[in-house]
Amino acid sequence: MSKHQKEMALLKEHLGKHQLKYTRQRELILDAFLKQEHITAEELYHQLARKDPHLGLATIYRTLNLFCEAGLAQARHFGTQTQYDNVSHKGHHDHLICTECGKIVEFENCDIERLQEEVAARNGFVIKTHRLELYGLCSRCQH
Amino acid sequence: MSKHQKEMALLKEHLGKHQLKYTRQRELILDAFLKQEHITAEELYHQLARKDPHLGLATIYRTLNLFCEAGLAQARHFGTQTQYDNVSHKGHHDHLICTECGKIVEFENCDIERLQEEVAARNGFVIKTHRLELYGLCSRCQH
DNA sequence: ACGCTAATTGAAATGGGTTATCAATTTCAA
DNA sequence: TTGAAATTGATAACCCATTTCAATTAGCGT
Repeated sequence: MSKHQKEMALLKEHLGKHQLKYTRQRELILDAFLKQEHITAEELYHQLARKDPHLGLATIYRTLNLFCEAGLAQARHFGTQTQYDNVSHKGHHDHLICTECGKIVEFENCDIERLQEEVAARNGFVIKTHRLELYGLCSRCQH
Repeated sequence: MSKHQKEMALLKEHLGKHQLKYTRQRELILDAFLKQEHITAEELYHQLARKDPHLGLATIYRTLNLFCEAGLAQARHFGTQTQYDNVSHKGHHDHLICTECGKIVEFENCDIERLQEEVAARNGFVIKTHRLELYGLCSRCQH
């Protein structure tokens, strides 16, 4: 019995509406996907290789894109790869990055998020996710 | 005589520091690049094809990456392509991005920037630049 | 101005991530 | 259970970007 009842129901609802089918692979991928905050197709592929060595990479990509259409995931392009964010996992954090030593500090700021919503509303947008990165020098690298 | 004295000086400073050379191609690409807010390598390639049909795409990519290292440009991955933002054009410009149709709205918000400074200070950082992207649906794509 | 060395270039090959193709398999409604 | 339609896995194709490499060019010292 799965621990992800709500998400599985959402997926099945989407499948039903679009004449799509509920398969063993989609269940496997959903369970693995929901355990993380965000993941790439390749990472998921390697994780699942132990459970089912015959599960193809193409199926992972197809299924992750399906999750995006169903509203369970959101694609985010980062570097050369695509990160698939787990929408049900709300703990979003932004990053402070030191351009000198590479140190990364995670933070969360409600006030910033509220202002983001205001900016979006002013432009008729509805925000699904965001990305905020502050680049600079950490205390040790300011010499 | 170029209209982009400041940026050209910045580039030459970077070149000097790294034993790189100032070439006709780099000057051509810089002039064209600075005329836009953001552009892809392919677009720049086609724009410049008229001025110099022999200018290779690889050179465009190499030069845009050079601009990023020199602080004149900033790479931003959207969809399958990379957008190169003109940093000098508007200091910091942030983006509202529609994940459905790709529409991009640029904005600036002093309050957000101030809060960013506060977060940075609290963590001992001095910010040099930042990147803020809000992903969602524009008014037309919300149904 | 000349020559030398190292950086740069253009063209093409290569690379990495993602999507399309297609025959075989599986789902699910009738 | 049966059959039409969707899905799968393997692989080829794609696209954007980077690397390779021989030929060219910049820029220093002379």
